[in-house]
Amino acid sequence: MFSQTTQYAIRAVVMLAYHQDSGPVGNAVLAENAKIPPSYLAKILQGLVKTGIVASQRGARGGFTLLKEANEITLLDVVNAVEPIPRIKGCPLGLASHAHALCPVHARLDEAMAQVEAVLSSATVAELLSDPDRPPPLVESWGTLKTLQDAQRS
Amino acid sequence: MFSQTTQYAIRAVVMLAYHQDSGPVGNAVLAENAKIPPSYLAKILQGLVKTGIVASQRGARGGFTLLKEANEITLLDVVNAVEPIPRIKGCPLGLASHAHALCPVHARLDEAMAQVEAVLSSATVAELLSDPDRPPPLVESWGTLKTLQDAQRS
DNA sequence: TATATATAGGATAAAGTTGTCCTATATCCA
DNA sequence: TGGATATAGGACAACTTTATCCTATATATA
Repeated sequence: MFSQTTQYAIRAVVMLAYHQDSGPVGNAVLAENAKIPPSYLAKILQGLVKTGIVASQRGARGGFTLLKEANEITLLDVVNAVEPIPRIKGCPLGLASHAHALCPVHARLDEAMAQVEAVLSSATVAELLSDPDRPPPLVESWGTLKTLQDAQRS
Repeated sequence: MFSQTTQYAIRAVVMLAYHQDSGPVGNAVLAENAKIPPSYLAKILQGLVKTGIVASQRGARGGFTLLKEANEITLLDVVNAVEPIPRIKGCPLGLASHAHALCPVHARLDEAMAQVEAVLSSATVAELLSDPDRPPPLVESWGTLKTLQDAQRS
C-alpha cells in the first residue's frame, strides 16, 4: 500500500529528526541506520530537498537536515512529498453525471483514502520519537546507531 | 493506492452484482460496461474464480456470476481476493525488540491500513447498488448499459 | 454429433518502479 | 589555494505490474 520509496522516505525523515540537534547527517550514515540502499536514498533525499522537507549541505561535514522542527512535520507531510495520497476528486471514469457527486463505489474508495490521510496527519514526527508506550522507532535502541566509520566499513 | 487491477476487480464485481438475476454475464459485455480491457479482465476474473468470489460457466450462453449474494460481499472481500491490504504484523525491519510491539512509526502505518479495511468492509455490494443519495455506480444510468451486440461492434 | 461460443492458461510485450553506477560540481577545512 | 568530502543528477539495469495475444479445452444448443 505504501510504496517502498515512501517507506524509505519516512524512515529517513524520522532518523533525521532524531539527529536534528547534532548537525547534518551524511547519506552513508543515514542509509546505514535507516536500512536503505545508499545509492537509492540519495535519490529520495534529492526529492525531499525539492519539496522543502529537508535541506542539504554540501562539502566536508555536510549532509542533510530537517528544514522544519520535528514537531511541525507529520507523516502525511512526508508521504505527500514523495507520493501523495490519491484522493478521488472527479469521476475516474469521466462520467458527466458523477462529476460533482461521486458514485457509492468511488465515494467509499475516497473515504478510505481520507482515513489514511487522517491517521498519517494525527501525530508529528516529534511525537513518534518520544512515545513512552512503545520501543524507539526503527532501531533496537538509540545506543546501537552506526557511526560514519561503521558505515564506511560495510 | 488501489492498483489498477484492484479497481478493475471492484468494477467487475459491482457490475456482476447488478446482473445477478439475469444469468451469466460474458467477458465481453462485462468489459464494455465496466470499462476494462477485455483481455485483461479475463485474467482478473480467473483470479476471482479461484478465490471463490465468482463462478464461471463455460459454453454458449456462459459467462460469470457471483458465487454469493450481493449483500454478503463487501468491497474488502473483493480487494483482499485480488491484492490483500498489507497489514503490518511483525517488524518489517526484523528488529527483535519490536517483534511483539510495533514501534510508533509502523504502528501508525498499520493503523492507516486498519482504517482502510474498516471503510471497505463497512458496506456490502448490495448497499452500493441501492444508495438513494448518490448516482448509480459506474454508469450514467442503468439504461445505458451495453448489450453483447454493442460490445461486439466496438 | 457438429458447431459456435465461452473460459483457461501460457507466452510475450509495454510501461512503470525500484535500484545501481558514474561523473560533475559545490564547499568546507587545512 | 588545494584536496578531501559531500551532494546533484543523468544514464542505465533489474524487477514488477499491467496488458495483449494466441491456442487449447469445455459445453450449451441446434
